Amino acid sequence: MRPKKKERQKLLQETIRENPFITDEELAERFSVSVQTIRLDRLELNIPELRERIKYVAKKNFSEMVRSLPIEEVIGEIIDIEPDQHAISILDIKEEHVFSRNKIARGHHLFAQANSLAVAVINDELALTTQCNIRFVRQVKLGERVIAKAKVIDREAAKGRTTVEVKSFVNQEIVFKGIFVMYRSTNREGEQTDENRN
Amino acid sequence: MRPKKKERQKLLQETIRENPFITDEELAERFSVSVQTIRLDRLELNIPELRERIKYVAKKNFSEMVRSLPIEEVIGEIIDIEPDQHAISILDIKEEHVFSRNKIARGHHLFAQANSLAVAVINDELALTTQCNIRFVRQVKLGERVIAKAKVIDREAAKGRTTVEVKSFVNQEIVFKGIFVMYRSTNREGEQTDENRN
DNA sequence: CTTACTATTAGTACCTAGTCATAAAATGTG
DNA sequence: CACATTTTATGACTAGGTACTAATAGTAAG
Repeated sequence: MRPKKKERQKLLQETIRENPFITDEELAERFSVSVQTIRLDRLELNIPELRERIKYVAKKNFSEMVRSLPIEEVIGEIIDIEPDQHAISILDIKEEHVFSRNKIARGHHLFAQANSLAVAVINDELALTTQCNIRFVRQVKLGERVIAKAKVIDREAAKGRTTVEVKSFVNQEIVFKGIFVMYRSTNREGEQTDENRN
Repeated sequence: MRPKKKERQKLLQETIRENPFITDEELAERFSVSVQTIRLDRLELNIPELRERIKYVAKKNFSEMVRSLPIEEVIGEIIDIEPDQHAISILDIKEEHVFSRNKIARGHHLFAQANSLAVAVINDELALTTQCNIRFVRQVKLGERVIAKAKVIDREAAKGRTTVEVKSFVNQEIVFKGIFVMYRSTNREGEQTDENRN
């Protein structure tokens, strides 16, 4: 029974990885050793203490949250906007946007960028997409930068409908295009009229 | 200068909300009061101590990580699937899916559910959306459960294109419908043929 | 058998970022 | 001035550690 220590340390690492919220005392019980042994193990394996582990997990999540929260309303970063005229946003395709097996960007991210840009370009509190017709022209890969350009092409003030055309490019090359029919609430404010959506 | 306390408590709440990693001591300095005052404030406002706050953030992130990783490939939860025939998924609309100002679900989430279901129903390693025509029939609100039903309606084996119809419902009522033209790679495997996307 | 070495356990002092309870001081208001 | 509110101080205690020293058990080599 010599490989006791190495065995335990391997299990220890796994245990902590899948549950960072476990204390030394609980670990000691689980492995039937003293708390000191667990601490020596952590020291050797460079595993930080409970609080540091928790802080690490929290910070990772929090920084991700602040990264996605302010952007929440628009997917991608708006770099130019002229309300009711046109708008441009950029979206860098990262790991979280692609299929893991082939690193091709998932369609709904391109859609989300275009859709939220179409919402943003409409100078209205309550712009919602009611219809759209889109085409994914070519694949977008991990690492590419997608530039979406939205242009308002028709404003039927009467029916509260606005048509927006969005084209997305990677290095001048078109990768996505769509026509979005948007609903706008310019009549009164904050009423749920009939059918509409974003 | 009576509203000193209330004022401070308001700022305190904000400060902690946007930076949960701040200690009482730092807060005391920031507001030029004693640590004890900060603690009384936290007590009155029911704000937990630093470690509990951190733990809360960490747990939220941790559970979301394990929850979102395996599902990653499909938005929503698949509850029934018959490859190349039909599939059903459900998506519960939560805070993260809605516009904060009116609690209406953002279009791209409904799109993402439908789109990834269309991808999933195709019995192919490399299914990608090339075109689609969609309509947001009615608003979906926070708390509603969206059931998406995908049906393969046409298989042009020749051109490697498959058409999928997706209809989404909230309590029998249709909220979204779309026709997705999907590309499939049934020829050889893993080649980037021409234009396609998902 | 003794020595050397590893692994484990125990114990102490100290740390951070708190808690809770109680008391005292400072400040504001009728 | 008296009373209430607010703020500060103080002491005792907690969890979950770090860092360090010392003792013990087991085993292999000389």
